[in-house]
Amino acid sequence: MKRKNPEHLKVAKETARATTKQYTFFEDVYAVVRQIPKGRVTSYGAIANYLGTKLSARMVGWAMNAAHHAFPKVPAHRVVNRNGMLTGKAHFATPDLMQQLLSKEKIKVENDTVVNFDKLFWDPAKELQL
DNA sequence: GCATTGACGAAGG
DNA sequence: CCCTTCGCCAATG
Repeated sequence: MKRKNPEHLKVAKETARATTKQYTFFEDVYAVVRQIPKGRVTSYGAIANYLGTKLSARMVGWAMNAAHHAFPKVPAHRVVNRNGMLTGKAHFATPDLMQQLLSKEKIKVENDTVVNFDKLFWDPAKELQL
């Protein structure tokens, strides 16, 4: 991925898309992720399901990719795959950052997987009850 | 404009 | 039970 242009330009580009209502998907994902309670986690599929596109969990991941330069900060570290595995950790500033952030929220991580994932799991479709 | 690629997930072998 | 394939859809080459 060649970042020939400043990242903020890319941000503006994607923000423009969302603003023009062409793609609200990204913003929706951010909105949901930002509502994840501290110390809880959710999965890409759960978010996708909440947004009504449960068959497109991959897009959630893609949105997260763009979430890096989103504002306010998106707690992407609280989003893992359905196994509770920190598959996205490689996309953070440092591979350890994701686990570090989770640890600060009392979330135990062993072997790149969230411990007690079932208990910590936060399903927006249920918890948010929309 | 077609082919490839995902921070996923479910299904099939 | 491990591994492969397929679907999903936007982005990128």
